[in-house]
Amino acid sequence: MRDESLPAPTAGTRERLIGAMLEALGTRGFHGVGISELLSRAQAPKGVLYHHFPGGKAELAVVAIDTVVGHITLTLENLFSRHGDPVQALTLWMQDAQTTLVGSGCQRGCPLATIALESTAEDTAIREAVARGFAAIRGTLTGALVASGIDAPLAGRLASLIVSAYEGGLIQARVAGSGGPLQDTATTLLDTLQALIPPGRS
Amino acid sequence: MRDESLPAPTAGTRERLIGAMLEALGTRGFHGVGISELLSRAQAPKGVLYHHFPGGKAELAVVAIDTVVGHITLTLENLFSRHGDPVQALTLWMQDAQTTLVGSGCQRGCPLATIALESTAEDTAIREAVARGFAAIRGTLTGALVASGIDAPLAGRLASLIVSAYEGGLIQARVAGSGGPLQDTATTLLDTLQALIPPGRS
DNA sequence: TTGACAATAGACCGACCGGTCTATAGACTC
DNA sequence: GAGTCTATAGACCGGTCGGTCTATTGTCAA
Repeated sequence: MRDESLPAPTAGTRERLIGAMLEALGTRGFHGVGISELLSRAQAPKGVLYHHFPGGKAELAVVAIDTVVGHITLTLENLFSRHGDPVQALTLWMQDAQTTLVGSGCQRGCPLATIALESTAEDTAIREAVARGFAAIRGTLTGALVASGIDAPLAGRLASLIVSAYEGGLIQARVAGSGGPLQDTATTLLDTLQALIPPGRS
Repeated sequence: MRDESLPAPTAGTRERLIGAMLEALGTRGFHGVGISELLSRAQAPKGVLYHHFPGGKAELAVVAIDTVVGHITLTLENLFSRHGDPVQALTLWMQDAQTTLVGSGCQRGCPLATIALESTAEDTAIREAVARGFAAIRGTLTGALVASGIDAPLAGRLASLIVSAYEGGLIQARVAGSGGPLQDTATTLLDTLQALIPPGRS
């Protein structure tokens, strides 16, 4: 899987800026990174940021959030359509998260979680984007679980738990400097999930 | 339960500073709050911060993290010792988190998670404090689960999942502006946990 | 060639950042 | 009362922050 948050240097300036913001959100957070660092990472001068994103840093963040949510839901839908068993699909998803995290030296986590926690209710646009994003991911998960025979209310609650486990596992793993907590979280979650799937639906 | 992050104004200056930092970490994050805001919230002049915490903002954060971890593990141990059934104890814990979150208008989450995501590997002291904190909480949970008859390796993995669910649920609930996702996460987790406890140990 | 417009480029700005420094006030010892 | 040490108080500083502004360049149409 290509690393979508570090586009090839041939990508458009706008895309490089989005990539730099995603990289920053995944490693340091919105307030932890400055405009100048963003620009140098994207190899772009200052004027171009406000040309593409008149709303400045915050607008760039919103676009970055929408972009990454699109990637995540697309990835999930692909996994669910390729594997009839949703537990298998989720296993692969969690493994991918684990691989990405460890591959970055436990530096890069989920861009959504960080800005979610940094934002306040006053940062309306950012909050709405993150809320929309989590809801979309839960929706995708719920749909796949319902399709595999779990009744809708339970599927919705399980979707919340899956997202929680994913984000919480990443938090613990990052600060621990080891994939262990994420691994533990994922296997325990997937085991219990397996027990809930009605058999013989494939 | 008293709100330990907003000490009475009679508390010592040092304690007020710690409280202000915890409040900030739970709502805005380490980089999202400035020294001056911290000081005005703690009703303290600047010099006093560097008198009590020569290492500045970062040292204050480390002490704040250690403090809140102490509170959390103490609360958990009290719950576990008062209720033989660990699932019941955890239910109360999750309910308390839910109440606190909603009571703050979904503004205040867990101080640990935010600074965990904002910190990088270079922020050694902060990272170590957060890692220590999560490990301590997992340790407390593991101990209680083992005491109720779950074998140690599984108990350890469950502890990771419980912490993940707690943090992930808080993230989703905060940005959603509703306790729903946390509630969903908690009930689903606790249901599956209940099924794992060997019966008749009480 | 010229005009129009999007994109690039970076100098520049006021505000605020975290942090240092000196001065003072209070408490306790001798 | 003098001496000492902790705690309080806030002026002050250089650096960086996010953002604005004025060119300049590239591109395509007429």
